[in-house]
Amino acid sequence: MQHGSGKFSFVIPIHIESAWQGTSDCRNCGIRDMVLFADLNEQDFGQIHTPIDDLKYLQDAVLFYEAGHAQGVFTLRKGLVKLVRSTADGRERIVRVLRAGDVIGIEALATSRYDTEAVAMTDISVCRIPLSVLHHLSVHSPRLHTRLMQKWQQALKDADDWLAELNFGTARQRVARLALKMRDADAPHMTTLFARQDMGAMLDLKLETVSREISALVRDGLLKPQDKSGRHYEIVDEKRWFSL
Amino acid sequence: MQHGSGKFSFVIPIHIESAWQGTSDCRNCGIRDMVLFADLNEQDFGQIHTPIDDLKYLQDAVLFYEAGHAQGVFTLRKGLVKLVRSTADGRERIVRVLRAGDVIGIEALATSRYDTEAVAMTDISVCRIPLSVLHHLSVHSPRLHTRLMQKWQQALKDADDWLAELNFGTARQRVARLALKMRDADAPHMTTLFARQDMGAMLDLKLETVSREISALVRDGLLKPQDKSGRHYEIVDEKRWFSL
DNA sequence: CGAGCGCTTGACCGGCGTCAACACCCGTGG
DNA sequence: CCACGGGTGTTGACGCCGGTCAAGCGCTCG
Repeated sequence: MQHGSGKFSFVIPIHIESAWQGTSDCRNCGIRDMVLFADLNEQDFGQIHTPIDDLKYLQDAVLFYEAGHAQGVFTLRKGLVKLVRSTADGRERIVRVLRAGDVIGIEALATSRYDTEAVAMTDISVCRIPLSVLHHLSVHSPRLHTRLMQKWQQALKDADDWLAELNFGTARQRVARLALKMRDADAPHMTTLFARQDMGAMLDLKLETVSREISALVRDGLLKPQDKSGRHYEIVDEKRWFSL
Repeated sequence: MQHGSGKFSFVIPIHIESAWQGTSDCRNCGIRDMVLFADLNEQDFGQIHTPIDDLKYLQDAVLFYEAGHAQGVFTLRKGLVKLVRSTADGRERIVRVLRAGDVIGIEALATSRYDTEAVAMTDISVCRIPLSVLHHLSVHSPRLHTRLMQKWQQALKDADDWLAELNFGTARQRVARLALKMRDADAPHMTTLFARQDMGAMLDLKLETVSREISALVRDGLLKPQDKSGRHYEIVDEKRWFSL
């Protein structure tokens, strides 16, 4: 944990894991076309009577816990969030990773409880939308209603993707598919990996196996490390990846 | 395949895989309290202008294909349906099994396309609800709207459950958890398993491994076969199951 | 400079995949 | 009636992939 463990004795008493950045100006949101409020019109915005908070969390901060009571739903503006479940035998399983534009804790809309734990994998920036706002708008704004359906569908598809793509086949195949899945949006031949332990929890592999397979991919000339952090790699000779 | 391969030269020309049973009388549906239309009132029903078909499919019939264009969404009234995805390397992965009351193909509401293939694991009975009906009612009936949210949430939770519970740990643990998950609703100490190949596609195991683990559970006195079909078992000494 | 953490690598072993033989059920046809 | 064949489930022998345990390396931070 490289953040979040400093000395707090001198800081103002905000919530320990998050920092309030102000009330969001959703109309001018930089990523508005990706998110829930994409299609809202002036009339829709007029119906929002509870402020939408703009929050920042540090890496490793917990947004909410499994089975926790929900205050609201989050929109991820920047960074990465992992959804974690603890299994019957106490180990941690990462069921999905969310990126900018994704909704965190959408399940709270139906039950007011979260079904997973959400943890920041990087420093992140989120909007917290109160449940009351979404309940109201989803009935009174067909625009939001349609967007919400799309977000549900996307979440479900992502969940099935993680199961069908990433948790199937040999260790080599799993690591390779994760590397491809985590390509940078703006530089498709680059990819950003995670801590080996986290990758293990995503792929159902031990961290040593993940490490070995990454090393093997590098040795085979399919991956080229960009630095010594073990996180940034270039994807080489893309054609050969399909035959894994 | 024990059904669906007979001689059809003499039957009436219905769709080969399904048999139309008439138009549903949703108000008097036997499982109405479990399904999408649970809370609809007389006014809501009055807004349904397209008939809801009541259909039966034989075992192994395909309700729809992955990426297929969607006519409607199904409610499962009776039987079991598996959702299947084909992986990059051509193998089949079962991502979930749906039971009575579940919605089949809910993703079509957002995209008019199905994200998985749906196959009947038993003879089944379903209602087909046209997309237009749901699009209309989800806006004009808050009752349906709420129910729909619950169905989305349930689907997402099921997806995460399959990933976190069933695709984690040793072969023994996976088979055991599947057996527990597939307990009969009305007789909790009984459970109904599937073809070994299907179980393998659910748990990411080879059918031989599944077979061996079931045999081991029987040998250890945790499972008792009820017949020679290999499908029906009694769950014995439930306390001991938790330490697997 | 040393402590601690994350990543890598090696040696060893066990669990699961592979390939194969066999039992059993059932429908078909001689 | 039994013979036959295909489909499904079980069991065995064997080998390899991935888990386990341990050592060592490089980075960051105190």
